[in-house]
Amino acid sequence: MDGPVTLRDVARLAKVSVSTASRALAGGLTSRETEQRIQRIAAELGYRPNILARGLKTRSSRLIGLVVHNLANASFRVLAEVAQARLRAAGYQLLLCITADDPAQEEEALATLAAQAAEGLIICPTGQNGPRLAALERAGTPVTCVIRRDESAELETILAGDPEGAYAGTRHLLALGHRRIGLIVGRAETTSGRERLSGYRRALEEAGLPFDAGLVHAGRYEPETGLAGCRALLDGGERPTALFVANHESTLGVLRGLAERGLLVPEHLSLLCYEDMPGLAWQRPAISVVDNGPAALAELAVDRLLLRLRGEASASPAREYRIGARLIERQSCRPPASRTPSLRLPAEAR
Amino acid sequence: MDGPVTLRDVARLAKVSVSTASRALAGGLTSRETEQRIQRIAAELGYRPNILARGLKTRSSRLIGLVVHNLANASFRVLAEVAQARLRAAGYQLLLCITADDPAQEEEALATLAAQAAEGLIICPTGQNGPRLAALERAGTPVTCVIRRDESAELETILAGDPEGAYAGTRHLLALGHRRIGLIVGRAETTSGRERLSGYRRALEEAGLPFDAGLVHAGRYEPETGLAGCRALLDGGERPTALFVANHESTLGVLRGLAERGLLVPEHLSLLCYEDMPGLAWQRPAISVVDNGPAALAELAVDRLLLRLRGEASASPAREYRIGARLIERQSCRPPASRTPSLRLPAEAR
DNA sequence: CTGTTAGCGCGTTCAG
DNA sequence: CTGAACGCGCTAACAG
Repeated sequence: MDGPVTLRDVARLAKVSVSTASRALAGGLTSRETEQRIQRIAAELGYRPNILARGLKTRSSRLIGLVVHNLANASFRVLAEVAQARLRAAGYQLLLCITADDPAQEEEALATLAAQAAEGLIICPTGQNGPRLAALERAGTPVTCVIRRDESAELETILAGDPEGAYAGTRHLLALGHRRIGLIVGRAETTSGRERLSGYRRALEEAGLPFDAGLVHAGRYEPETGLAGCRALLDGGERPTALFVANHESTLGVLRGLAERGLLVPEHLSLLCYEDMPGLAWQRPAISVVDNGPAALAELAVDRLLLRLRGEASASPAREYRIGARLIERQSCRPPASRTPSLRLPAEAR
Repeated sequence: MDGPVTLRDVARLAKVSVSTASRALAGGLTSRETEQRIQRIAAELGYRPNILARGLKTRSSRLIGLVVHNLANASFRVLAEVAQARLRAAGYQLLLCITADDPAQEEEALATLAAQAAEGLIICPTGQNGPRLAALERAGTPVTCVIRRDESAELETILAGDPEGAYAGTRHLLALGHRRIGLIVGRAETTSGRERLSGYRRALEEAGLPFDAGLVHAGRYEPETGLAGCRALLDGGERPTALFVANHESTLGVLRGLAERGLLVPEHLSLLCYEDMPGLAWQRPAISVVDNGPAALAELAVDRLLLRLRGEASASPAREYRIGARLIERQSCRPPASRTPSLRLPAEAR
């Protein structure tokens, strides 16, 4: 009736000491008989161990921090949903922190998480708080970075397969016969921006095509970048026959830019996007994408973190993992309208 | 060096007792001189109070639970983002729970939040755990329901202005001259489904138009509902001249359905949606919406919760709040193509 | 204004 | 196998 039921209540009702009750609920430390009896009583009373008290003792809060830039980006959203579900199943709770990619906010989040005694951390780092993250790791709080690498610290990191994803996407367009492929991509300061650009370049190179900086528009992660990219890439002289939108947030802006110009996909222009989101499959024509696999990324991040929380991971130095990207062909890509000869691609280079 | 620095460390270095250190850091309970000295020392040591220990004592965890169905819905997403930012500014952390609108998962979430000693709760309830929520409230944990009402308990609730939002939206279409307005809406089991339907009916009624159940398609919150709704409403005999999509998740399905049928918006059909999301403004033509104001809703929910956490709220019985909806006119609505006479609307009732 | 004492609820020694 | 005692780090009653 009055406040939550404590271990004492259970012990009193079972006529045992508190410590016996504690052991019984832990399991395997008392006689089978009393164990079952106490567990039954605890269940009847609706006993729930006070995690704060337990944590104070065992230095474990059952809290995991998730630090992301926002929830609008589909990858972050999926990351949050998957991590929440998986961690809950493992008996942990998710502490959500949003940084807007701002180092100051990130720092505050880290301080708070430390104060809350978070046991582990999944974070998409800004890159400016490497020392703090390293300190957490040293203090025994496993930190798993996702999506972006923090160059200033050696931390376990799960990255998307961006170099090969962008490579595969570009190659797909090349194989269809496109030779002028516009690229809208994130800034070079970010892991994904750099890596996607490099994949694009490598595919071009292998196909014996020159890299044309005029076909690349890099910008911040926002729809306006897509709109600006359309202007920059489509309103010039020799228009590309395909557009590879490798900056997820730009996608909406690109769709609008194409519509404004009356450009039909895929009749006038092929369109390939990076990072899947619900709208793209429902679009008509459905937009082909390079899926960076945020769910798989989240799964692995949680798996690795749990392993390390249980101390089961080998104490080897921090490793880096990659989640393979996957091309999802839908209806937005086809050979260019003009009779450009389809070019022969060399066999895929490792 | 070894583990986090505790209050004892600070006290030892300052040569005072632990409680003096505690008071000094709380502020105003010691001499100005020692207070500043101790605060300086604490800062130098990088002291961070252990929130678990403090919570064990004060029964406060600085944790607020946010329980939502998912993060894909734009309103939930905004709710999470705004609540996180506001609560953090107030010194609280957000514990994220996702229920998939499943009472069993909701119950587990509530149990866990209780065990974590969450101090307050913002929840979009399934409606099946009213007693549990009421118990929490009685036990001193303020609970604020959002978006949906839990009929089985008297709880503070912040709702969207759905009845008048749907009314205003329908009226907007009526004022343009539409007389056959298709409605795609959520199921009657949900607060929003019921209320939006009622607003639609009231607007029709006031305009002296008969309610035609054949113009209404109710379904689950998913894109497929929109697609099915298109089939049901557009492939029949007398096609509506406007579509009001008041089930947010259906929007993508409707857009696809329209595209599949080659229906141009607004030339062939006017389209009005409920709940804004980034894609709608970037769509071409930009889609008009009834904005239910999730950010304002979140702000109010947080404000109310904080007030009650501080015990500043009057102890009056639970009240219900409404966030006014707002019609955002963009480019997807215009008078019907045919020469239907624009009908005179009566002055707005009440 | 400060130090001492006493718990918060639990896990974990120690004896028995 | 069980009970009693102790302490995690902190705050809130008391005294002084």
